[in-house]
Amino acid sequence: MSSTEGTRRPVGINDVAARAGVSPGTVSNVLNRPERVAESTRRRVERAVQELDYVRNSSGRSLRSGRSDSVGLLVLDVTNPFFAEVARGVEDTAGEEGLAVVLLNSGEQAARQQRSIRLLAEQRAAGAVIMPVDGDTADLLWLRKQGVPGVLLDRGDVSDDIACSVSVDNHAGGMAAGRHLINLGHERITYLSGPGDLEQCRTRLEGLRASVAESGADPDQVVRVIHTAQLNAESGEKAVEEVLAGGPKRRPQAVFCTNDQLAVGVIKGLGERGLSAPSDLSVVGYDDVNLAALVHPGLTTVAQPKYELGRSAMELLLSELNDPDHSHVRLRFAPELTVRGSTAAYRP
Amino acid sequence: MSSTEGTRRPVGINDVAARAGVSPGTVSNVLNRPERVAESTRRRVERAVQELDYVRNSSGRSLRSGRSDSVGLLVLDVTNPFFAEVARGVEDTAGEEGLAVVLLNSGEQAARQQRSIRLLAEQRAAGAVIMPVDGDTADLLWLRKQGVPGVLLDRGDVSDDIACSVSVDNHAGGMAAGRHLINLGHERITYLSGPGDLEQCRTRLEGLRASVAESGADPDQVVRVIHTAQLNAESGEKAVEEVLAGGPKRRPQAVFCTNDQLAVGVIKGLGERGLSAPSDLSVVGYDDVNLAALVHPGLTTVAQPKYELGRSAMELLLSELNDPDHSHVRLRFAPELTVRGSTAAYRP
DNA sequence: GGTAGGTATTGACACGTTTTAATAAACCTG
DNA sequence: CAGGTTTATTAAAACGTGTCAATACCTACC
Repeated sequence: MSSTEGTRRPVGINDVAARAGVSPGTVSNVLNRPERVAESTRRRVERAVQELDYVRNSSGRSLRSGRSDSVGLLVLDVTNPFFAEVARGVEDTAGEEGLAVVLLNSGEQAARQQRSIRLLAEQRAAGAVIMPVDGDTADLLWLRKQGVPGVLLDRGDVSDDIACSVSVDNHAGGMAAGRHLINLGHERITYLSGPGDLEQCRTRLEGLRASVAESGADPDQVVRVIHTAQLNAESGEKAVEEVLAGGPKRRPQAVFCTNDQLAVGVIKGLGERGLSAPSDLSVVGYDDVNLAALVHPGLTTVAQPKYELGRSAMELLLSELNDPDHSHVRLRFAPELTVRGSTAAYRP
Repeated sequence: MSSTEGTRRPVGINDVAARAGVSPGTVSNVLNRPERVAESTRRRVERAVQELDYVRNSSGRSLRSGRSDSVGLLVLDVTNPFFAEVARGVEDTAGEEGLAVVLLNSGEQAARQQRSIRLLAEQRAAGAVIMPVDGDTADLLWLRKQGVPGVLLDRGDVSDDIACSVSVDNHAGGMAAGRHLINLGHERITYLSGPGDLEQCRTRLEGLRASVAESGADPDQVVRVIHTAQLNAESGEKAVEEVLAGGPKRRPQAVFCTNDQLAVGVIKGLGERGLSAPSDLSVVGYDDVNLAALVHPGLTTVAQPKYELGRSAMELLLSELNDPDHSHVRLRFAPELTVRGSTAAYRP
């Protein structure tokens, strides 16, 4: 007659203790430091755990310890395949340590970022992997003051006495793309940047300009910059209008987009106007998301180690959590140019 | 001189109370039911909160209430743009209620799903949105027994006395694709299914076969099924080999893929063999992810309301959380065929 | 047989919050 | 102004866990 009850009060460590005929403290020991407890009692406790289907309460646990067993992951937008891949890296690594990942989207809005940061503080998250909306590190510092260490994602420009960071060398990426285009003989290059001025976009542009200067040409003559509203294909498609403005004579010979989605949008936009890559215009993207290999023509792009980015960000966070006297490290990956069909030599 | 300390003990509700000269209970009231406390004291407390930069501790809160302020989202793979979009819908909606979303990937592995479910139980999550790996509802029921209600995502076949569910009519989707192909005159159709037998894939196939039967033809003659290892483009590309087996005579005239990624992979695979869609073979996808509109030719596909799926799953969960006498509802969306360039009339 | 030394277990408290029942104060009403 | 009613505040008791000093038990050694 006792099994008919719909919802019964949840079983706690005390119930297990009672069942096994030991004190709650011993049960806690079995769970957390099994070596301290004698074999026989341990088995007795483990059996009680099984029989009662006990599941431990992490609220209690983290109230006591002052630290929860989840970490935050704050990205600009999960929908962007770049972040999705990063997220998987973070989640896999966290999962191996039994940590849960709390996913937060900032949507590139500072206000939403702040809300998310606050949420993590309230949760007393063990730590956070953060891709900040802008260069303002106030939020990050505040969070750290609340006892939640953070690892910066894709922000190599921040001083490393603030936090660990994992990034990919954007300057090198920009240069790689630039050299490739210059070698192909292009002399007028448009750089399609994202909204506002994300540091990543700016640094890639600098890399591009550096590669132009290196070749002996004047960056101001060669490179033109256009900003788009968002980092998606639609924005790229729309931007084509502006890219082509000035007529066939002044039109660029190549477009370097700060993101694969933009690049794919550009290719589509060209098609709608009867033009195509690479015959009329070379197009280069950035990230090497899945999509890049699948469109026609295949997208020449600067590949970033996305999954590894997420994985190592999480690993850095873990090392900071475990190592008491930890000093921040700045980890920087090298990007790699992947040449596909969307770029070709310039034929006047 | 007090500001020099590196890490100070975190400020709690008691510190705020002391500072404001009231009892902790009153502070709690100010935070949770401001109307119960007199204007003057409320302001005093609010000031103390500001001055001390108090941030509430959700461990304590949820220990007391027995319920945390986060919800789980368990998907097969965030990397899949379909899920990413769903995730955004869930996260937006949860965020509006101040709930955090814990992201869990099962990777289609039952063991990982079980681990994730356990994690949610330990967290005493307020609820969960779950896309189960298979038809086994044991995990889900167990979670509910632990006091964590779940909403099923994309599983319309489960009895609604178990949980609410949100899905898209897969049978209708399969039929829509089938009718389209039949109207175009195709008489040999290959269905590219996912790994194992996911219910979604199976039901879409049934829809396809139903549309064939409806036209007066024999489904067994017209439809052939091939299973792929994964639901990604690479698998689609590889499957082309098998699709084309049997030579030009016996080769299908159309391929209906259970997923856009597969479809895009197929188109690519065809290209590598000197064939192309739709002139040699019509290709239909499923989901209408971003990608579908961007490849060349544009992919004809069955569109699902992804964001809305996530949003309404979360809304259903919220209504279950707030409404004490709640009865489960089964919400089913209608898919919509989006015709693009990858399908065309059959020309013998 | 007594004692030192070790091991296994316990009991009690602390973590930060919410809630409930009780108290104090103010306010009506006849 | 007594008695009743509302309003504002408080004190204390949970919630489930981890920790730590203290105790009980055992063994081995002199």
